[in-house]
Amino acid sequence: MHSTQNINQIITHAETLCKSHGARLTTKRKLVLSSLIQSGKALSAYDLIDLCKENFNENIPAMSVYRILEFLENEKLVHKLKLANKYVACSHITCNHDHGVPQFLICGTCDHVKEISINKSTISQLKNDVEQAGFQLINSQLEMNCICNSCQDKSA
Amino acid sequence: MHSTQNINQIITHAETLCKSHGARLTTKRKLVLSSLIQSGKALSAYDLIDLCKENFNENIPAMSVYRILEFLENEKLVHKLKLANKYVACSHITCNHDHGVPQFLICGTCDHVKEISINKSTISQLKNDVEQAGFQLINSQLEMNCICNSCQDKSA
DNA sequence: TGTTAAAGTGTTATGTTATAACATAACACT
DNA sequence: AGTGTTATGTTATAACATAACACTTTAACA
Repeated sequence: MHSTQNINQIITHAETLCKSHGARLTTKRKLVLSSLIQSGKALSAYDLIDLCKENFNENIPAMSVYRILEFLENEKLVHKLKLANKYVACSHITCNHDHGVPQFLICGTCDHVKEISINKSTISQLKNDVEQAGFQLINSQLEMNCICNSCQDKSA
Repeated sequence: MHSTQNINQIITHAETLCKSHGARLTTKRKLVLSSLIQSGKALSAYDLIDLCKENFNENIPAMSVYRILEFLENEKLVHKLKLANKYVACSHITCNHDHGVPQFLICGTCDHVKEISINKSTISQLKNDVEQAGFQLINSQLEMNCICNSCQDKSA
């Protein structure tokens, strides 16, 4: 997915982003973020505990992992997938521009996640339908249960 | 939401539907379904345990409620909302025609759920974007976090 | 009508995800 | 050093969900 080299670069970049507005990307936060990036997929908080132990021999209690994930989410470095109760690294960490609300395709077989941008027009159509029904969208992040082509090929 | 009269009619109808292909809508299943319909909103399995106790003085263990909800889902009488880990009665129980995949608007404040149909064209656009990304939609059920107008008015 | 296989339910244990509440450590600034 | 703030540790518990196995009811039919 990413080489160690690449990950270090991404982490450095993330650190700069945090610093730019006074947030601190501490050691533990780095470990969690690194593990998540390295895995290249959606992981639960408890998966991350195991990975940090495996990769870095660090025991991070569940409570801390949840707090760290919340921090990283606020920093827009990770996204929480409510459909799967899992977390993924933002696929645009290294870009500097602002992003719209992301849409996620979650492979139910291998947990790989693809972050895509859907046509603004499609989204605004959706929003329209929602408002017709007397609701307001809080969050236009869509999460869709999918199967990726690679898993589909394997099972065929 | 529904009068007792209406609920009884709906239950009777549901029972007929089940019978038509050899499934049984047992007493406990009726109690769970009634409670869900009566509430008019999305409830967790554990909410339903409480409601069945309250409404009918019946103690239904968690395990049974989950089994019953699974049965009702297979019968297309209820839908599972993965975003909220809750369940809602299908809003079309009494129709006899087949329905497409439903889309849900979930009010994050009061848990009311609206089941809407989104333009087929919007959905097929979505599907298209997904396939472009190398994924296949397993399930085009969308669940969207919203706030309903009534809650929004209250907070204003 | 009695036997039986399947379906439904009960029961207990356990797994998984998430948060509350409170204590301590580390850091940053004076 | 003193103080405020942020991060982390620790323990307990809430909330959601399933596994495994036993017992009971139902309907089906010899």
